[in-house]
Amino acid sequence: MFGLVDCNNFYVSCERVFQPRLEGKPVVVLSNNDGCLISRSAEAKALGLQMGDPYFQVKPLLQQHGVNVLSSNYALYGDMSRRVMWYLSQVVPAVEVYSIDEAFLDLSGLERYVTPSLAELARTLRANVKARTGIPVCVGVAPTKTLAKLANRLAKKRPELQGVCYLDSAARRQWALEQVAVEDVWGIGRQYAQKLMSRGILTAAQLAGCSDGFARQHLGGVVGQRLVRELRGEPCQGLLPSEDGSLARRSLCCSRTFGQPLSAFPDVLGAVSAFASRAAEKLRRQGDAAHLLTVFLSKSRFGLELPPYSASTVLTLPVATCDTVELVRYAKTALKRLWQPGQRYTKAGIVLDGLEPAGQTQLTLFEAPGMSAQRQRLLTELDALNRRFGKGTVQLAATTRLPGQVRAPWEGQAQWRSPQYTTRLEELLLVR
DNA sequence: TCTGGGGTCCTAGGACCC
DNA sequence: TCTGGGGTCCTAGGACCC
Repeated sequence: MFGLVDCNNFYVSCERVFQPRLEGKPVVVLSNNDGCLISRSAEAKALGLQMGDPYFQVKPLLQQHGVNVLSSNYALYGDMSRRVMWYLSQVVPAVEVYSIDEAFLDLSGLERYVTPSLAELARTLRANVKARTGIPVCVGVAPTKTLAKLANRLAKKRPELQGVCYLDSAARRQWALEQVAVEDVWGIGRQYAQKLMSRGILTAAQLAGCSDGFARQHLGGVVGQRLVRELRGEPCQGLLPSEDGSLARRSLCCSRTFGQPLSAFPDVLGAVSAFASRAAEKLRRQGDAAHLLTVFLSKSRFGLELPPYSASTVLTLPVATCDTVELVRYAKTALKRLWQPGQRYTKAGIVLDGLEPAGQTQLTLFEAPGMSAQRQRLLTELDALNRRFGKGTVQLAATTRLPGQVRAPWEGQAQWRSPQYTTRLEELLLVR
């Protein structure tokens, strides 16, 4: 049996923990650059606001209804997420942190120890997460991950279930499958949903009735086959191993839409250097080194410009590295290759692939193994300072703002950012 | 000049997820 | 004027090898 714990409207819930006056009111959280809506309270959803709506388009509606608007505060959400996940890992033997606001639980074998059923365990988890962190969650329990997702969805949508849905019998599973539209099944996106609906497959129950051959042919090969089997109750995916609560990534990325379009090389270089530097930090935190570095540059997807609006270039590094200085240098080389004068670039990013544990780096003929001890000390120190005093406290000259600049040219707006209540001493919540 | 099968590895692109 | 960021996995096709 698998459980899925999903936090309701996670970013809004995090904000409400520290600003109780937002309780019961419509609230939305905006993406980077205050661009789109990425989290909505139930009250905001009721106004018809959709996930991903551009802020500038819905601004009149937000004002008309007095909706509380917040910029995103990832330091806060990341910290709250760790608290929720830590609690779960204390109670359940195996937890897979699936995203910032969701975790799969392996509940197999636990039936014997909880009375009267796993539903009771789910209710306990739900109550305790709320009591300990202030975050409301829903829990779905079922024989496969795909069915646990489906159960969770019902737990959220049906108030009478009180946040918990346990699909313990074949009859219950069949009922659940009939309640859910095919486009709401985990793994069915826009394209597949359209294809399925044009063939008269409208519900999860109908999809579960499809043959393996059909699934393979129309839903992306083995992935689709696995999906359909899981809907029928046959487990095809286990829990992914995660070390100290977070998954070891196979690739990692740091990218950002600029505050405004950029056409000057030094401005874009500043951005790309900052992203490379940030990516190197993430790499070191998971103890890896990268073999492949990709830089990409994008122009606006909107308006009259025709594709391709994005271009990328990949460098194969002679030696896998996690050294900020080297990665920034390679990124500059890649950017030069890609650069076309006179363009209005709106976004850039760095992707690191081909990850391997750091320290296993092969020797090259004229180099010491991996990094010099001195460089290693420097980077360790840099990470420690940035962890302690906040991101960007110490950085390479290439990534910094010029004296007198409030923001780098590529940085955007975050007009309504809440304080980092839990991760910065100066911003702790004061109770008087 | 004609003729073949079977692998691997890499890249680009597409689909999906939160 | 203003439209997020960070991932995963799979397939197809080309280059190359024996």
